[in-house]
Amino acid sequence: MSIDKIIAEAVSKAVKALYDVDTDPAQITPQATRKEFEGNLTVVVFPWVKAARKSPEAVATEIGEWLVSNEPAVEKFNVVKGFLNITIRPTFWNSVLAHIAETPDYGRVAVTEDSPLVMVEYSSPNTNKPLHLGHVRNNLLGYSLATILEACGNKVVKTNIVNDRGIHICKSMLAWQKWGDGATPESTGKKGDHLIGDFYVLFDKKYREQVAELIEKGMSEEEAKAEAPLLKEAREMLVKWENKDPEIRAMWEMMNRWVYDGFDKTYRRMGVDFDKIYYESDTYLEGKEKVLEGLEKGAMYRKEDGSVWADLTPEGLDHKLLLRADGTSVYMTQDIGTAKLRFQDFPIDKMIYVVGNEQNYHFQVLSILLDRLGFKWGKDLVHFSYGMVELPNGKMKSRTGTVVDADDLMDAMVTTAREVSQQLGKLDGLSEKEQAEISEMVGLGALKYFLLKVDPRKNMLFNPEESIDFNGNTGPFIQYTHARICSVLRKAEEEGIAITDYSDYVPGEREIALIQALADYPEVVRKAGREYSPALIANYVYELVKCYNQFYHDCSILKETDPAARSMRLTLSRQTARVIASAMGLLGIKVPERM
RNA sequence: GCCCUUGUAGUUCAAUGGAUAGAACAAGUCUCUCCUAAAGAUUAGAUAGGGGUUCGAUUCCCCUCGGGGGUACCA
Repeated sequence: MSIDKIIAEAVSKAVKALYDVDTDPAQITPQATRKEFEGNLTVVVFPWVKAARKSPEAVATEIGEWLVSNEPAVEKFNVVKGFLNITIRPTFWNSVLAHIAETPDYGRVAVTEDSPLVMVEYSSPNTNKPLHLGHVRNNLLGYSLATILEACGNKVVKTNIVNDRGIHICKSMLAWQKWGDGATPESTGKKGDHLIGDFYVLFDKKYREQVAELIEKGMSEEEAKAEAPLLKEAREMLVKWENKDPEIRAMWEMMNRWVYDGFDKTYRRMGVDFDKIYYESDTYLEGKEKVLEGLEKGAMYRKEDGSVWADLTPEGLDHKLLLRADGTSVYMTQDIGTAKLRFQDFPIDKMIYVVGNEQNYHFQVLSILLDRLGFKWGKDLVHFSYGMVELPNGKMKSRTGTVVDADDLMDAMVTTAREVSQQLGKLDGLSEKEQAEISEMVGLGALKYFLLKVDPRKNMLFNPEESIDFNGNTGPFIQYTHARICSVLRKAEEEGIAITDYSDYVPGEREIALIQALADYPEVVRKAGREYSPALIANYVYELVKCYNQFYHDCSILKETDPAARSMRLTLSRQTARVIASAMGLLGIKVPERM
């Protein structure tokens, strides 16, 4: 049992004994005592002041006295206003550390047959352009969230819905057909997703030229945009695609394969993966069926022009279009279709969509519609709504060319990591393979940590030149600490230092603070799962690492001559490294053994 | 207009309603004959404004002023 729980239960008993008040121990959350006061844990006693009919100081003192006489873990206490500062018996911390060391999968809850099944959808790329910084945040959040939920004892299925059809794909295809001259990834040496993205940009360029011409001839802007021949051609292509025209379908399949090959490389390097991928070309027709089913059941209605709508005014929203008059699907319809297929494939208990906050309204509506259509998890679906990544000059826009490409970004990070490492001489004497591996870990670690340490719901600023650092609250700082611990442990092994009994050792301030931080880990993981926040893990591991560095600075480990102290510090180091690796693993960040 | 969201040091970020609002970067000053100085120590610097609830408010409620997003046939 954790020390927090021991204290919470003891306080609960104390309050019952002293004031005959029933308090759920879960409601009592001792916090780490501020460093300017003496003590390890602090309990706020204001909640019982009324029932006790005494001053906060008196209540705190009475509870403190009760604890010292009745709870063996408590050594002493002091009171500051309504704050009861509790000092744990120093040797008790040794047993806390030993317990951590003996716990397999420390911090994780085992997944069993009865565990709920959570499906996490993330990434959701379009097949007409490569992944950019926004996708990077999405991918890292989605992957990390899935990993955290698994650590919290859920069965997790990671999924991706690829938007592989629609007018935007036709634009790339048309541009390739017109001006591509048979270009392939092989012939150009370009990654497939970048090649297709280039044609999408080319289409847009030519299209705007046409629009400008038409405006010059006297058309209004709106009219020109709709009447441009290129757009009409793209629309025709979409109709052909929907009619399964063999030539168009063959081109579509070929070009999509190029894109998927490119995506796969990006995903692999980023370290994210999926258990099941859905394609909108498979799901968009399913949605239509489901909507028509809902129409029969009276959950939707049809307008005179033949379009199908849902009336959401009972829920305080508007009317929502689900099928156009010509019978074609809209975005919402496709999400319903995807939900249908997913539910056929998996016994989903909870569905989490990792999608940007610009779609809050969409998911509010989707939740209502899925519920109406009989999906048991529809009502409680989670829209993991994350904020946008902004650049110093504003929002990312593919049209203005202010997009940060995912592949370029990873390249730049790894290159910088290697340069910095070389300047510091950290890579001296290592093989080229090791140098490359470490640079990859450090560069991506910096990027991932930077994006994950921020509260996911908030918009964040990314400055390519200045944002990424390797000092301070960064991934490499944490990785470095891990590497340093590994170095100590290696040397201990080389010197044949054995771990002996340390239960009677009296740990110092630094050591206690570190054990306390390690003891917090399981609760942090659970909280991160409850609140869907990888940032909590990031902030925790940073605090832990700072704590370790202070300990490392003040306490000798290998040079310590007292075997009990040395054993305790080595164990402490080993467990810290273990928790760092585990916590960083929940963020999808690897930690090196040397750097 | 309406709806959602956000406002904390020069900058980027923290803070289940709890103590004197924490870090990092940038600026200044210390510490490597010592287990990896990508480190540690230290100085200066912030809750947009106004009300309310509370023993206690960055946190909850209301108003004002700024960001960002959405708003029915784009995804």
